[in-house]
Amino acid sequence: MVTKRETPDQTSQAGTGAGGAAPAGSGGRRPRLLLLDGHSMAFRAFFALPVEKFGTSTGQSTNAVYGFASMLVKLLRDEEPTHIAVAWDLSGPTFRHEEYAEYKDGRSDTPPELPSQVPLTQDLMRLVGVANLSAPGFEADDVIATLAHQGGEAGMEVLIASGDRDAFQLITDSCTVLYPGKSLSDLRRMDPAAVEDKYGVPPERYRDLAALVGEKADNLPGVPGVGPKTAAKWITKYGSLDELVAHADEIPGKAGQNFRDHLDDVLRNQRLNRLATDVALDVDVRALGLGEADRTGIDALFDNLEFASNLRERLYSVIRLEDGAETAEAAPSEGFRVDLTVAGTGELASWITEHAAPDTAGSDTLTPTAPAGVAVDGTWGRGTGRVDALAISVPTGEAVFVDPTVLDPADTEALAAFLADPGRPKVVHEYKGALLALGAHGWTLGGVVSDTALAAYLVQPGQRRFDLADLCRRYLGRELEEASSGDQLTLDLGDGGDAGSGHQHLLAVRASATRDLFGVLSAELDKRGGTHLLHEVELPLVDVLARLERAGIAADTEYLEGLQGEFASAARSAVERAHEVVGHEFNLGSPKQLQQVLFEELGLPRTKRIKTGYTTDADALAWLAAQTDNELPAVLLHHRDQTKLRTTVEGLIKTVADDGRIHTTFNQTVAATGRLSSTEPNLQNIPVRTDVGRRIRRAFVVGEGFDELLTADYSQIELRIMAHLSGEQALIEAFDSGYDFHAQMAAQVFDVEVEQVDGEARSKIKAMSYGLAYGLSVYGLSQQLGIAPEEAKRLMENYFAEFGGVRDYLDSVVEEARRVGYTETILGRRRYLPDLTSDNRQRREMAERMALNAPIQGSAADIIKVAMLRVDAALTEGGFSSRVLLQVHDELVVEIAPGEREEVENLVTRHMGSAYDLRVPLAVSVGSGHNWHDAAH
DNA sequence: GGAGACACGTA
DNA sequence: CGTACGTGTCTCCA
Repeated sequence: MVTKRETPDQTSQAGTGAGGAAPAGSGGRRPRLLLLDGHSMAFRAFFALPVEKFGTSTGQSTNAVYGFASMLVKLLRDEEPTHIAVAWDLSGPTFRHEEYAEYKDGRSDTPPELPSQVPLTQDLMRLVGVANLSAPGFEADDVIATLAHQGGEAGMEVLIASGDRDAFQLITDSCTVLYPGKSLSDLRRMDPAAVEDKYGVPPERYRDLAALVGEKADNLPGVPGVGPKTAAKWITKYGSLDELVAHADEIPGKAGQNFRDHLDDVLRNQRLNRLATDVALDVDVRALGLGEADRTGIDALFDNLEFASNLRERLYSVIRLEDGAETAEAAPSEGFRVDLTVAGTGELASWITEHAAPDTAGSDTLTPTAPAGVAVDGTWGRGTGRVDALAISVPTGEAVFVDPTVLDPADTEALAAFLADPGRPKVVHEYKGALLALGAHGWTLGGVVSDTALAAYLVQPGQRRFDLADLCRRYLGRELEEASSGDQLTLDLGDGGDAGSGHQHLLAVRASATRDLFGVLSAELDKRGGTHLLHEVELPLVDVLARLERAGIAADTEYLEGLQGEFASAARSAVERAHEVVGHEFNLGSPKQLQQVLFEELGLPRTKRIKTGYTTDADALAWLAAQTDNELPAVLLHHRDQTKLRTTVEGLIKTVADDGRIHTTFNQTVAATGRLSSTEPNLQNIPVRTDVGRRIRRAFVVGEGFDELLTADYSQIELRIMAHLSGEQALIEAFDSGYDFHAQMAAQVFDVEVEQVDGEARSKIKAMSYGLAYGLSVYGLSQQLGIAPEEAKRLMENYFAEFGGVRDYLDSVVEEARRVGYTETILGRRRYLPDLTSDNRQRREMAERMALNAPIQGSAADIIKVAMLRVDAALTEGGFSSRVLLQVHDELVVEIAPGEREEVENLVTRHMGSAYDLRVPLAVSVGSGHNWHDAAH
């Protein structure tokens, strides 16, 4: 059975928040004046939206502008004012300060991200056609009071949007205050009845009440112990504050005494909270009609602020554009709208024929710029997955929900053909997951022109999350979940029931949202020069990574269990020994208890300070071991080593799949520099530096049907990139010479022959060279080498005396990044670093180090990604059975099929070495063996 | 049960 | 007071 339905436009369902009063109708002839208190509403907008979620890639916060704009849209739409203005405070003193110098003193600090948003908001108002008004010596409130007064006299209905309660005194039968509640969309209509209801006094007595109660935000103290309730009671009894003062002697009790004692304050408050209605303004209220909007200007501003097109469309639908044509109603295409077909048995094939034709002729075909959105519901990970359902959304807005269990053979065939067809362009969110899930059912996915997660990553690689809901919020200004949750299914689907059908709809919405995001993200990425990277590198890499994960790497479980036992027993002995030395039991795994034992019980010298006391890290323990005769630090170090190894091994054992292999997951959208990361388990941090640690690598073995493992890694790739990018001739020559690079460098710094360079000198220069790419400081270098800071400083000076081009390059990278807001790799991968202009030194310097490192680490990531693509393609084209299993940043691990070693070794070396043309050779070293350890070279 | 701190493995 | 990651453990808090 096939059922169609349509999701109602989400935004048009938004309530008016009118608090019981009817929203303003549109039929009235009477002119309606809307006055906004700029600062007060910007302040509210700021706190209504999380500042950390609204900002441009260059660090400009935008939450207040966004909130203000959406509030304006709502007001224009719901209230339909004929006249409008925004009043702003000026920075100078006002007549209230003349009367009371402490006015507004001690006001809680404005958040630092707000002030810069005020001029932006004013720009927006101007572009929209709304007058920005202010008057020297007066507050925005006074401007509003004056205009409200004039408007009233001109027979206008007046609306005031303000978060300042002083405005309540202006309320009359024809003047209403819209007072913000908890959220931005919640504006409460304060009319005379509402004021009376809330405060117990009519609006014209509100000033009296406020004078008694005081206003903390304005530094106007009232009568101690008198709140709104008491104040209202008094005012009601005597009729007004003036009468109350006249009868001050009669007020009983403590409150009465307080009133008499603070009479001056109260009278001052009353004078100060009176809003001026006679401010001289150079515009007449009748001239405040909504002006013509500057569409180009708004577009430019919104582009700069990186606002989603959604808000833009909403705004355009309620303002007057230059061509004079008022956009009548909000476009019904807003929100998520899907014409959903739930495919029953035997119905999918025809739907696909009808709606998802290949990119040939005809109008309803899919094209690379108007692809289908495909959403897969299921699970994936560890090299496999499962499809529970999928949905396809096509550019016409129609969508189909597919339950794979109800398909007949013709449906299955049509679906498989559609999914695999490179001629029917598709966009997917998390392409690799879809590949793994579909792959487990024998399906494949072709013609994927974009992955919205990858595109968003390339746009802003520093972001933490790229889930569909996040992207919808960020780039479309829509809530993904709400689109379905508020939507009740009314039609009988016959085969699912309500729970199932809500889910069907949600999946279709996801497919549709993916398509919408595709448009926005493609444009954004294009602007940032990342389109090439997406199409030529990241997107093709998805398929390669999916196959890496699917392949996994064979593990020798018995061997791992042997290691586990060994490490575990060594750790246990260390625990016993430690308890013996100390004289009582304690938890060696607890840094807290360790500190207690080391520094308090044993009174050992203090180490470096950390938040919770003194560090017990390996450096510190080694230092302690050298400082004292006490055996404990060494025992602890040994214990740490062994437990670390034990947990590493345990983690690996847990992840061995039924096929005897470990299938990691490579994440392509995590590392801000462009690297991959590996999880569950992390196979990119398997020990290699120590002999014991290296033994773990023996557990990664060649799989059945293959001959051996081959590892191929780039030698000093980051330093080579530094040589390339800096153009420093001395570095280039050192690499070209083909001799030991670090020894060459050391020879030059210390001015000796290469043969005379000793191990110590070489390792110092090696540390220096590598440290450079991380923004190493003199102090850091001295720490690492265990030398005096003076010596480290000398070393650095001598280094730069020889290789000044490197320093010039590093300086210029930071300078350029600060200017444009981002760094770039050799393939144009950008990293945005707004903190480069931070006032906070720590943040700024951190950003500077990131800026130094990002092009180097990121370019290395670019190169090995290209290499992976070429190696993979060459293996496929050459008909080899050998396959790449792992990538460890500068290394590839390949499983060699029988008889293919020599050819594959050649192929891998060649393609890795030529992945990118640097000014220095890209040296690759290879090795092979039965396991990962023995394959090292 | 989740968050944060600490510690430590890799490139 | 050196970049980029992921994981395990302990501890504290709800």
